[in-house]
Amino acid sequence: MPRLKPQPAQPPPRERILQAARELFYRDGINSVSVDAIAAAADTNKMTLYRHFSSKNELVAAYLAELAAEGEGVWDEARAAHPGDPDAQLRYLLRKVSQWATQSTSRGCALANAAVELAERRHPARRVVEAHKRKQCARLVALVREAGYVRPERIADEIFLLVEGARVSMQSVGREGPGARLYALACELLDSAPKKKSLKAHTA
Amino acid sequence: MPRLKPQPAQPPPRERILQAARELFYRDGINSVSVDAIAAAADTNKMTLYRHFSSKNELVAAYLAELAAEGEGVWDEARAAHPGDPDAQLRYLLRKVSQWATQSTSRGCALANAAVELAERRHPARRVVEAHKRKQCARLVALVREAGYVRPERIADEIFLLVEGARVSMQSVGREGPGARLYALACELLDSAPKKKSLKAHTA
DNA sequence: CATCGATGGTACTGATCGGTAACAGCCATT
DNA sequence: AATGGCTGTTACCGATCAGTACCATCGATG
Repeated sequence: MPRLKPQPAQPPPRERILQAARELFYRDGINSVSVDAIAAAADTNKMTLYRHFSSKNELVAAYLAELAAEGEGVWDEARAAHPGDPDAQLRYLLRKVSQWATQSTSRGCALANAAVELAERRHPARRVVEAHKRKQCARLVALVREAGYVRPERIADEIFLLVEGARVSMQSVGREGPGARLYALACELLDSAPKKKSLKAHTA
Repeated sequence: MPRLKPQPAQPPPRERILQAARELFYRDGINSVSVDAIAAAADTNKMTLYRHFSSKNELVAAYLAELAAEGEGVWDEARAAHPGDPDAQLRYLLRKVSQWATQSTSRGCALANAAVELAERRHPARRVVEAHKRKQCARLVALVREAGYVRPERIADEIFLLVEGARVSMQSVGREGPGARLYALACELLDSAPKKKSLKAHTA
């Protein structure tokens, strides 16, 4: 008799919990989801959850840290898709984020939403959010500069605000609003922005 | 003996409740504030609160409706400050909103925050938020068009996203982030945007 | 087989919350 | 003075929530 383990090899509870947290926290909002609900959605119970996360706040922080890490991955993806072409990488990122923002299930940026929802400044999740957003800003400036635009900080600021505005406004003006034109707007911005004479800023 | 009513003529409880709701809802987030806390801050009690608002949701909706109404007022203010000069009105509004967003107590747009916090699509407050944001968008397009810019929808979309992005990103990247440059960015956008030949679109 | 760690299940605590009941006072009008 | 409406106060209900104690169970290792 073969030892039967025909179960679909359920991943360990920690992963299931984080997966459930992603879905519920994002869809319903962090404050509206109880740890009981997450444990149930993860097909486990509250006790096991608390064996992996010391508190709900820590779970929230872990959930956001996971999303932040995946967000970092998109930059590598863009670089891999258009190696050595920062301009194309920029547009790749913009296309990705605008596609993602206009999905029907989208409720904007989970990190930004968390900052709105968790008003207390001491919340451990806020550190995650702030660190991630700052890093995104810095990366964006670097990429715009690498692409050779003049006044890269200005372009980067503008793109950043457009993206953040598009993602948050989806939830108030709806999917037909200005956010729907994010990609076109940002591309026009890039197209009309002056570049330095292509003096090959390569550090080589 | 004169009838003594030396109390500072406290406004009626409904106004006090709405005032307390404004402060607490905005500062701590809607879901983090109990009706008890609002009643206490309004120097009254829960019973009186429920005599004026049938539920917390209704109170939230009233709170947002009040803010929306005041937001409408700023447009009249701009018109009064620069009558017949839509371009100046535009910059007046931008200056106002960016000043307001960079205040230390600012936590962004209360309406947008509410849309983030109240994920359930049936929430009565969402109707208030969506109606207000749509109206703001329409007003903005009209004002940009009135100012004679070509492709006014594009300019309006861009300004709208910049404003929304600035207000929401303050809460994640902080007051030193891209949002701090909102006014300068928007003004540069307007300065460099082409206008139709000044053919005096006055309807007179 | 025995052991041990990780997991699952149940039940519980203490606190908070939205909402209501019942009663007492206050003030303006008549 | 009497009335009636609005307000203040206390207490309560039922539900939910974060977090914990306790024990049963499973699976891998020795």
